Amino acid sequence: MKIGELAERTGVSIRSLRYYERQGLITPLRKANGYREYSALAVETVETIKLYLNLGLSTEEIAGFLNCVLMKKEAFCAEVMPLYRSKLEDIERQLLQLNQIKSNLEERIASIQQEQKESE
Amino acid sequence: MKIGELAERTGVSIRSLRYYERQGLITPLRKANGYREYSALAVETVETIKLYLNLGLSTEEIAGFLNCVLMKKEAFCAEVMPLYRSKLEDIERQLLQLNQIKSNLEERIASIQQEQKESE
DNA sequence: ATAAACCCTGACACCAGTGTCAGGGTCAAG
DNA sequence: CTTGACCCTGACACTGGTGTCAGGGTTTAT
Repeated sequence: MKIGELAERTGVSIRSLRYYERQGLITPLRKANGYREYSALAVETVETIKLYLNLGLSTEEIAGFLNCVLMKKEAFCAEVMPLYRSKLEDIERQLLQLNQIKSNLEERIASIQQEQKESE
Repeated sequence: MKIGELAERTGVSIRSLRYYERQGLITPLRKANGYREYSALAVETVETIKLYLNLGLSTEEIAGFLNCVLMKKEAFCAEVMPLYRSKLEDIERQLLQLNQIKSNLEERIASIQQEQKESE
């Protein structure tokens, strides 16, 4: 199938499909005219990529284990666990930060409201 | 005071001070030799900028009300509240997303551990 | 044979604040 | 008068996935 059809089927833009290719995530064959030719498996591959991107992994990180998980089950790709764990730590750090900012904002909002009430 | 001293006193890099100036956040005088000359108040101004940046506001947003809060109390600058509220909404959206990603990661980690246990 | 609908590559833009380098002026102490 | 510590501007890089445009080739159906 050609790139337009793959884009349609997966909901991923043509632009992104070409980007994934440049990042080494998917390597279609080429027709004599230079057009990319994707196998039927490409749909699954792209869905897998989407899934990992949604977990907050970068294309570079995904490249490190994609071949493995496409062949075996995720549980048997040694690269995956440490990545998940460190990503989880990242997330938790970000959550802490965001929650900190959130309380600061809430405090300021409350104190502004307080001052306005007092000045009435 | 010159820019190096202000940087030292506030802990903000010279590079960033010049950036804030370009964003319209602070406008030092110029000496005959072209050097920036900051008043003593500049320290407070920069501290105020830092505070708002830490609340997740952009320099552009800060520019919209900085003059006001430097003159009056924050509570009397009408621009501030709506900005705080919309920033708070942003934060809450991000928290939702991060928490979603976090649970997905945790689920996958748990399921990998489960599969590994079963295959022993 | 022509037009519409595809496909190709390469490149700039975005976000936003900071680091850093190049190339050059100024000032103060020795 | 020289040296070192400052200061100036302008510009590129980075992050990372995506949009979009330019400029050009191919295919398919009429």
